[in-house]
Amino acid sequence: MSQPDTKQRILNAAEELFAVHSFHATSLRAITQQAGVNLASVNYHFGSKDALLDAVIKRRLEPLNARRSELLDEVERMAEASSQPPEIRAVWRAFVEPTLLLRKTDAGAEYFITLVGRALAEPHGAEMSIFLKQMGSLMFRFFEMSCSALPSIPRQLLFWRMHFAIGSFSHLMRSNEQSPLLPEGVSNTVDMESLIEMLLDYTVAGLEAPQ
Amino acid sequence: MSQPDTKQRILNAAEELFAVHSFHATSLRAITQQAGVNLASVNYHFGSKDALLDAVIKRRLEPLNARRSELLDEVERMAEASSQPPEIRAVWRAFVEPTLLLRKTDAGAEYFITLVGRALAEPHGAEMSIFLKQMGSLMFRFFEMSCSALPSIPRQLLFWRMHFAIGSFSHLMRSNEQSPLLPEGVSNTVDMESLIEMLLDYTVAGLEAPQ
DNA sequence: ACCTGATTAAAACAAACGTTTGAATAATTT
DNA sequence: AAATTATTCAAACGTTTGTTTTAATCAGGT
Repeated sequence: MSQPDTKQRILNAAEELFAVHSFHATSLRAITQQAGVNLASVNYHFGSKDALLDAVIKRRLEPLNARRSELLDEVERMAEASSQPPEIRAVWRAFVEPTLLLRKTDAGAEYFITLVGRALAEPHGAEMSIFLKQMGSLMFRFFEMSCSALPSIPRQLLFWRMHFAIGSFSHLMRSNEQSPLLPEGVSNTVDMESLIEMLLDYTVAGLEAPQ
Repeated sequence: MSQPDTKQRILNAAEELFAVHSFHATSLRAITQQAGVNLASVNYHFGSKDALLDAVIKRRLEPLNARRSELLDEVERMAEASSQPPEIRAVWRAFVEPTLLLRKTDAGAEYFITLVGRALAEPHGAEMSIFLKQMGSLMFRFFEMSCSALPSIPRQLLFWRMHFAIGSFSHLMRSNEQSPLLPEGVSNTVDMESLIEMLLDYTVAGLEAPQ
């Protein structure tokens, strides 16, 4: 390969532009220009624009889901060892923490998180269908473990509460340092660790709320 | 006017298509075809595609915000009458209930709610900038009243918790009867009134969560 | 019936889109 | 060193985009 990382440069540029401007509003010309590669190289290396989106999501979602699955295994093991239902905070943390901590690994990861958050917000978008395909059954396992963790909450009610929780989570995934509405006396910069705890406090309280 | 409702027919078609396929993915040809009007009539009546989006949002958001403002007035009046801080559930209800009940008025309103929910999810999208312009200072008033309602929660923490709450709310606004992920033994159809109470239970518990 | 302004209609505009082509260049293999 | 494969490049493909133009059609006032 003359330019040894053409594919990676395309993936990086696409990741950023898809996250900032959405899939539809991003042209292949904008991607290849930012990547410093030829226009035709996207179709050469990936086949199509849709296949490029698939590759962008797969590159980071596959290891992320592997990590989440590991953590859920661990939560399950601890629950069985103590003959107790799994801890709802631990279940939710297994899903939330690897995702939000990924943002700090590099700049591209932050774009990826925004992109996935965007996918979760558009049920019929191109991002969503590709995202769901790659999520496989992990979402269902997540739901079932939450049901086990909160046996006193009816299944139907918990479904909606998890819907609300995913709304909060995905909203946080989409939000970057530039909030469109910042009230007086409020700063937007917080370290991610404490933000995760804030989200867990909020979410667990909501999931366990009295009926 | 030969066809007395060309503008309304365009607004209805645009409302639906913008909500389902997003602003960028919807062409003027698709809109005018669905509306049964000539392609050029959009630019004749509205000036541009952007101005059309503005009109679509304005048509329903203006009366909705007037109603929300009324309800916040009422909550404020009751708080002053009893010399107590405003009820957090009432504050939040003033924001949530008129919006979600609007869905049932007609099919177009449901599309509008989806469209606004989408706007809230894309901080840099065309929908968001137009939406914010029309929201004016209502969001800030909403935040300040929530601070008054929960004086024990630090302002900074409440900012993030309201961020989570708006995430839940907007996620519910976007979700229609077709959920992409429906676990076993769970139905997706619930009457809106009880869904509002579910959301309020969840949100108030999260906002008031122990720190 | 005639005129005036508002609206609709079909057609064309330039620009941007994703994709494909075929030749040129680089890398690897024989 | 020659042959072969992989990659890059500039150019063009046919569509589709938002917008504009010009003529036709409609309404209501005099």
